[in-house]
Amino acid sequence: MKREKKAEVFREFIVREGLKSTRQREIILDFFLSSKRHMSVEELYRKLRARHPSIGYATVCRTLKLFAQSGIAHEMRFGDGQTRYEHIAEGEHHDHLVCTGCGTIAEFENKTIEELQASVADSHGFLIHSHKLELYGLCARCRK
Amino acid sequence: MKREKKAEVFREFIVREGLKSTRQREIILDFFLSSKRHMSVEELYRKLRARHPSIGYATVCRTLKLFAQSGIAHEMRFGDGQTRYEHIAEGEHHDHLVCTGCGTIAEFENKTIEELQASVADSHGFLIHSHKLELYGLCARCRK
DNA sequence: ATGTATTTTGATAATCATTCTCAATTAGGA
DNA sequence: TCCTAATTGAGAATGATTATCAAAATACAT
Repeated sequence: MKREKKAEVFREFIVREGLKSTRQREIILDFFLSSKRHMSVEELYRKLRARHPSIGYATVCRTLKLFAQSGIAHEMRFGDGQTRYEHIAEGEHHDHLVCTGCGTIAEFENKTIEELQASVADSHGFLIHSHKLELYGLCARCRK
Repeated sequence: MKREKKAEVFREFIVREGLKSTRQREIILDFFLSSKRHMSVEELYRKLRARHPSIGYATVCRTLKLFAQSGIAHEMRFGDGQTRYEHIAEGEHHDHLVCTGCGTIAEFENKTIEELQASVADSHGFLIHSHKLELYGLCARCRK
């Protein structure tokens, strides 16, 4: 259900913006939505290449950017030089636990932290648009 | 006091690591510690260039990295492609409010948020090494 | 279905901050 | 002072992303 919904949202975005629905965009959308949540451009490109060797890297980059614009994906940079995208439904938000050992990314959500963030922003007169919270360390497996 | 202490920490680091104290490193250290907290490599380089035109960009990059390694500075990337460094004393930590309008960076600290982060990490079996919390939005001035 | 204006694509070049290379210079201990 | 290893500056290299542009594909009106 979720997945088809996201595809729908993207297709509506395409129409609304006067863009065109193309074979490549559909293929990338399909791969993206059926992949694990956190994919780097490079990873997705390699995966795609196996089945669709003619799709160019630039197209993958462009299309992922469109996903972000349409609201079905979120662009992330963890500081390793790679841009990652995760697919999210509107309104969803979560933060990340990044393992510096194996690169695993876990997600979490904490309502109280979000509230505290809002109040911090408030006390500084800031109008928050988005936030990023990342915890770096070793996951349970890498600690051993 | 703070400033001389940081310089001292860096000089000790240089000795401890078997590195050498050079004219360039002292100059950059001096500029860095007397600058505003959040400086991009480019900004610092330009500032430096006015008085010391012979110092190369690569040297500034390398030296700032050393500051980070020595513990007197912290490397930050806010996603605009620029690497920034802020000088910090050991143990100090704070998070950032980044204005997407004018680029101003404000700092804050919130003990409760830190505690909640620790408990989140704990419940996932993570051993936290560091964290990054950034709130993006419009500052009081840009809201108007 | 066909034409047409517009968008999209793929390949390649360009970008841009940072890092690397390397010969020349410099620091610091013997 | 001498010697060895580290450091420097200039320019080349890197690497992910973005821009360019001719060719191909799409949407829509005819």
